[in-house]
Amino acid sequence: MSTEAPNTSERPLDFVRQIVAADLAAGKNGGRVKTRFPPEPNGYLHIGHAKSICLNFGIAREFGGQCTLRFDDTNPVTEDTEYVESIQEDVRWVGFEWNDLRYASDDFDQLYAWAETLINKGLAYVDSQDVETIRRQRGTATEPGVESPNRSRSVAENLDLFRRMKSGEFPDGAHVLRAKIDMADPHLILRDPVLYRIKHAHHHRTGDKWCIYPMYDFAHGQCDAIENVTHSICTLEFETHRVLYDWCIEKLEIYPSRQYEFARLNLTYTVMSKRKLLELVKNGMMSGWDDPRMPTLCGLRRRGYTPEAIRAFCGTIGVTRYNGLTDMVVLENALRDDLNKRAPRRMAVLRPLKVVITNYPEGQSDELDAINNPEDASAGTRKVPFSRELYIERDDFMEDPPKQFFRLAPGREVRLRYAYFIKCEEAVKDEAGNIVELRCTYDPATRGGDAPDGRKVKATLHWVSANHAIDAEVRLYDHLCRIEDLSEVPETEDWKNYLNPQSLDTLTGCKLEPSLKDAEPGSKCQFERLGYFCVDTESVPGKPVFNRSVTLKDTWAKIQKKGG
RNA sequence: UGCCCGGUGGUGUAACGGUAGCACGAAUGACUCUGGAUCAUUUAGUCAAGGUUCGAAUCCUUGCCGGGCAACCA
Repeated sequence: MSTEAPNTSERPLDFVRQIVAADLAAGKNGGRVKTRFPPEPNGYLHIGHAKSICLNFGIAREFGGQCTLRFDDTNPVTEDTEYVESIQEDVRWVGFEWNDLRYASDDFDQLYAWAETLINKGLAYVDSQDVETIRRQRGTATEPGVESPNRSRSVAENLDLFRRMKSGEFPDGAHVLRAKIDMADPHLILRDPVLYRIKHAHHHRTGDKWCIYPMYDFAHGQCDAIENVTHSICTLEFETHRVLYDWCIEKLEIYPSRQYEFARLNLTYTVMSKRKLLELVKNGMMSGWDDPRMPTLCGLRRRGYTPEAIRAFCGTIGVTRYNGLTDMVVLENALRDDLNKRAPRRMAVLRPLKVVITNYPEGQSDELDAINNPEDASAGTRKVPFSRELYIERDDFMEDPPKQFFRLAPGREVRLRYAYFIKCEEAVKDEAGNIVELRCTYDPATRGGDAPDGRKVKATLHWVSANHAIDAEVRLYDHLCRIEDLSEVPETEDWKNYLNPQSLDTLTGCKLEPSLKDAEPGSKCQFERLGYFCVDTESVPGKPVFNRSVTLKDTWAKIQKKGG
């Protein structure tokens, strides 16, 4: 990996990078920097993981170090190769490549040997009590725990029992290996924590070789040591584990990686817990892990997010030890910001209202020049067909408009983008009083969109030619949750009650300009005045499906909202 | 009630004993063939009280508020 300047003048270093920079300056670790990104393969990665990915891989890249992708696969019952594969895909998609790909399970032999080391040192023992008893004996925040009657077993007996645990002599739960620390320690984690448990379960990598598996606390720091990780960066909930992390390093006399904790990402109007996301997928409330409403990386990808936007977002939210709640608009803004510069503009009418240009000759059509991206001259222009019958957005017409509405209304003139000024002469209604068609006239002198006499219009509308348009399905997405902060829902209540019932709005019969006919799944564009859209993975030729990635900022919507 | 960690405008962050700054949001205006983008202006903050100091967001004490820890999960 090449070295990037970690501090490009304007952006100050976050506290983790400050520590890394200081360690480097002090000559620690022989000038070496090594981090790791350690997901458990029991679910798909989400935007919160992207924060960790950008931190760990980013530090390695910026400081000329290395970063390992390590699967924390110490619990075979929840883990699966499906997740292992998706995680690799997602890390690469975010834009990083690992120096090594490892698994905690690669180290099971060494971990086992270290467990025996602890036993031999009189620092671990086999406990044969059941879960409930061990839990009761742990004590509480205010009362010390009670020592297990098995705590004084001899080294020989412990070794014998532990070896028999390994060889499969006992059923699940019969015994457990515990560290012998202090049942009265004010740190609950130090009250003889469990190091190994019996699980007769098939492991996605080691198969049936093992029936005992190490706990997180007896694996993570040791794997760090084996890999010579210098800075082991994790989230705040592992803060209280650090004393145990350091205890293992000291007693085992292994490479002293240092653990640093930062606050995980919380976002408004969504859910960031793997358990809850899995629940949504399992019970069919989402179409899958990649449902575009999900905050998963594959969901965001399908929704139309770019890796550039994800990385920019991770850069703006910073890294601290304060557990806050970041506004979803920050993420959305990162996407707009990226796509504004890059996405080609197209015209699409989502809720079509037919417009007949009464003074335009029947059977005639024309081609007009449209700019592909006003932010990027090199994107060039394209032709869009014009004819007597068009569609405009229903929302762009009001029969009896309020003062602030400057779009089309009876007797009013507006511009059709890149085409002509048109004036509404009549709104045709059905028996029920619904407006079914607009009859308008156009001014041939305004071809291209400018009036030679210099007269102005207050609005420019997007439109498509009825006969040339292609039909499409367009899926509009809104927040996954109805409330900002899901953590405020009490445990006694089902959090799923707070899902947004309007998170998906599927529109059919949408009309797209013909240049969109061959758009490939994943390709992105801006539908002018509406938002950024991408072609969905389910889209097929002849039956296109578009996802709305994010809307454009909408001043009119804001005015309407304020007006009640 | 034990231990650990936090608390800077509405939100996210910077300032590392020396002028509280930035981004997003909000508001206003300019410009505009996207009510987009862009540009300009404005808005609003150090949890509280003591202490140390010439000087405190920063150091100390106490309090208040928030989060985490009592899985054979990670």
